[in-house]
Amino acid sequence: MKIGELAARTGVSIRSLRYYEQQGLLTPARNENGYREYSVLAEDQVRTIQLYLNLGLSTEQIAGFLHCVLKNKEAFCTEVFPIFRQKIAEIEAQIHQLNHIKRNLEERMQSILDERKSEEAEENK
Amino acid sequence: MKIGELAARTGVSIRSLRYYEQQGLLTPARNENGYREYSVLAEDQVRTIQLYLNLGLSTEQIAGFLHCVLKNKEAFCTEVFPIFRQKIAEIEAQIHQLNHIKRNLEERMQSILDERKSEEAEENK
DNA sequence: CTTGACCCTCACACTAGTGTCAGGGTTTAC
DNA sequence: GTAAACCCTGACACTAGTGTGAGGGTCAAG
Repeated sequence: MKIGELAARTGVSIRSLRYYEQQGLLTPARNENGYREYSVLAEDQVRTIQLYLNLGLSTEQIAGFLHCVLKNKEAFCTEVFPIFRQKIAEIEAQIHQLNHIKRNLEERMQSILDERKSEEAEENK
Repeated sequence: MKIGELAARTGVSIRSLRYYEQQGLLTPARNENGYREYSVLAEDQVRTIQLYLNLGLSTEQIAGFLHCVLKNKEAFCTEVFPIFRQKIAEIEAQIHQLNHIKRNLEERMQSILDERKSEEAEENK
């Protein structure tokens, strides 16, 4: 199938399909006229790519194990586990950082409220 | 004082000081030779800018209330409170999203472990 | 044989703050 | 008078995936 059909089937933009190819995630054949020709397997492949992108992995990371998970069960690919572990660690660090900022913001908001309250008290004296 | 001294005093790079000026956060005078000349107040001003940047606010948001908080107590500036509230909401949304991804990753890791365990059981049969 | 719907490559834009370099002027101290 | 240490502006790079547009080829239906 051609790129437009694959885009329609998967919901992924043509632009993104070409980008995935550039990143080594897809390797369609080429027709004589230069058009990309995708096998039926490509549809699954694109969905798999999307799945991992939605888990926050980069195209580079996905490229590292995509061949394996397409051929075998995910559990069989030893590359996957440490990447998941690392990603979780990154996410936890980000959440930690965000919580830190959030607490600071909440403290400041509370200070503002307290300040205003005492202003009012001052006025009503 | 000149820009190098302000950078040394505050720990903020010269590049950043010039960027803050471009964003309307700092407005140093100019000497006859074109050099920026900062008042002593600029040091506090830069620290205040850094404080809000570290809370995750953009230079544009900071520009919206910086004049006020430099002149008054933060609690007096009505622009600040809704920005804090909005920022907290954004952070909560991000945390939510990150937790969602994290749960997916953890589930997948667990599946992998389960899968491997049953493989082993298969082998030891 | 033309129109419209495809396809191709190349390249810039976007976020937002910072680093870094080029090319050039000023000032200070030796 | 020259070298070192400042300062200036302007511009590109970075992240990472996607949108968008230019300029142009291909193909099928009318």
